[in-house]
Amino acid sequence: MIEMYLLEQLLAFSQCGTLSAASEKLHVSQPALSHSMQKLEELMGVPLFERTKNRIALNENGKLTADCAAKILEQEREMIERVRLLDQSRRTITLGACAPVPVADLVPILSRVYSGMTIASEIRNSDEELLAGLEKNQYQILVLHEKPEGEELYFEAYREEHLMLQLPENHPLSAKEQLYLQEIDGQNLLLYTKIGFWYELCRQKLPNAHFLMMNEFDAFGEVAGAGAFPSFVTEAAAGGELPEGRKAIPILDEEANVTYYCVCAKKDKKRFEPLYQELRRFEKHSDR
Amino acid sequence: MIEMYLLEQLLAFSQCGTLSAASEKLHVSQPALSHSMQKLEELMGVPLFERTKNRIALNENGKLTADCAAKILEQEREMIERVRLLDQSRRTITLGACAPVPVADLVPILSRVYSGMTIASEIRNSDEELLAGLEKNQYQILVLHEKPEGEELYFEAYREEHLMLQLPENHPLSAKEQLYLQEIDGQNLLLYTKIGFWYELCRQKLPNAHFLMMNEFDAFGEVAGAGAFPSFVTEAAAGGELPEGRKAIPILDEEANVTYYCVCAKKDKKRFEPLYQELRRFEKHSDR
DNA sequence: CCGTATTACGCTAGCCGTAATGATG
DNA sequence: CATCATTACGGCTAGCGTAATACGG
Repeated sequence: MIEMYLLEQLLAFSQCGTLSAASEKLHVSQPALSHSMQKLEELMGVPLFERTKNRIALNENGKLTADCAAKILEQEREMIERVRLLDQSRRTITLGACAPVPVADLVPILSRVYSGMTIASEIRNSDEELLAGLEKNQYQILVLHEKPEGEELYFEAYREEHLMLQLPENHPLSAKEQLYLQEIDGQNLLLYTKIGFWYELCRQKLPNAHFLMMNEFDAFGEVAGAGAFPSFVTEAAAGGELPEGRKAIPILDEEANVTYYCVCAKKDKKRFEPLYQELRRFEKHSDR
Repeated sequence: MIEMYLLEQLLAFSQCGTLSAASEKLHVSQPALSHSMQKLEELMGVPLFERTKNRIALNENGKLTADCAAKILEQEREMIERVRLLDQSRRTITLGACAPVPVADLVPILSRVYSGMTIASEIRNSDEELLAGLEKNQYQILVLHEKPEGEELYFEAYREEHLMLQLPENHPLSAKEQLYLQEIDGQNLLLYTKIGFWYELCRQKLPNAHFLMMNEFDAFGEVAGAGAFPSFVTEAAAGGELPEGRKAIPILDEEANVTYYCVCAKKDKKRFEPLYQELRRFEKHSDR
């Protein structure tokens, strides 16, 4: 059996050209390497080196051996990486969500119900991306804003979210009790960027609006609460509270009033039953 | 660094199911294996086993590791095999010949001129096969009975061979001084099988002859020298001597009188120059 | 002479085996 | 109590380092 350390040492020698250089690279002594190469040669059963009195170099056999050794070492590295990745994925539940609110909803529940597991989450703009990720086991749980189709999928609706326009009370539109998105197309609008599918909705329904993008949430919150620009808010994100001197006007477009579906692979239904139980009690919880 | 012996032990365990069974298979003690698996687990950095108090089994991580281990061990085996094969080929000159006489000619010369090298030889019926073998480095030297074509090839003609029909003196045909193959088509003919291209020639020019095939040379020699059947002989094979009461009649067909060409790859011309020098003196040598 | 490879020699880490312990059906 | 895994302990192999030797540009 030819052990890995021999292959590693051979490879180092083949890269360095001399035993002394390789010995420095590997932090071992020259004689140790010399011995190892002799041992390797013996184990292989064929000469691997051209030796002169104070020079040693790989012959054809040795070059082939070094090439193979590189492949084997690479494969060993790959094995470790793959197994560690598998292990990581086995102890992680990754949530893929179409919007930030479901992340805020589910991550605490997941952390509580699956204590000991790492909970990760990502927000993606398109449901297709999310479903593809579920397929590849990149995500184990999804939250979508439309009913998914697929024989392999299990899902339950668990909450709704309703978009509103938040305005200063002195804003011209603030007299309205309700409005459609097209009525504010062309306006300047403050927008937080990490909002998943909402972003696509805005680009689509407000093609002429001027968006002021902010990707820091705290900064966004300040400007939205104090500045002169209208911004979006929902009952879920606001938590029932509006900043002083602000008004929130419901938006009537169908697409702006969504139902969230919590999705998993059917084979995982049993595993995630505790999560779904929690979600069925979600309205009561969110009353708190 | 995860050493090979650990992977081998893991693989054995994965095949055997229990440490004790694996320990027998590997001729090591159970505790040794137990230790090794703990060490492997530590090196991988992730759990590989489901342990109950007196049972141990691979978990998902472990199964993946075992699969990878099998591949790595296989690759190690393959490396050794490939290098040994390369070494063998580096110290072997393999002659590919179209007939037995060139083998008898060249092998002694090669052995003398390239002492220390192993000399191997094969007889193939078709020149195409031989040329393909040269291409693949399966052969380093060829002897063909026709001039080869190819930019990469070097060759020299070195001798001729002339086919004759050997007969009992009382055979009806023995009166002839010379003949064409078609004159003996339909006869019973004794044939030694390992004669390379001659065999194809016979099948082609004597489609109606009845061949008595013999693949043991000694037995063939006896029957050919003593029996009632005609057989083929050449000046090269007979060495100038005919058995008592036999006659050899020259065959006039062009294909039955061949010139042998000694072929090598152009890149090897220098290496085989000593061989060609010997072959240029071949007529003198063969006079001995 | 300095750089390089090999040989000699002694140390020690680590691998293995035996024995003992614990757990399970 | 038979089987299997783990722990404990001690021995021995073999890989390593230091020192010495040899060779070459």
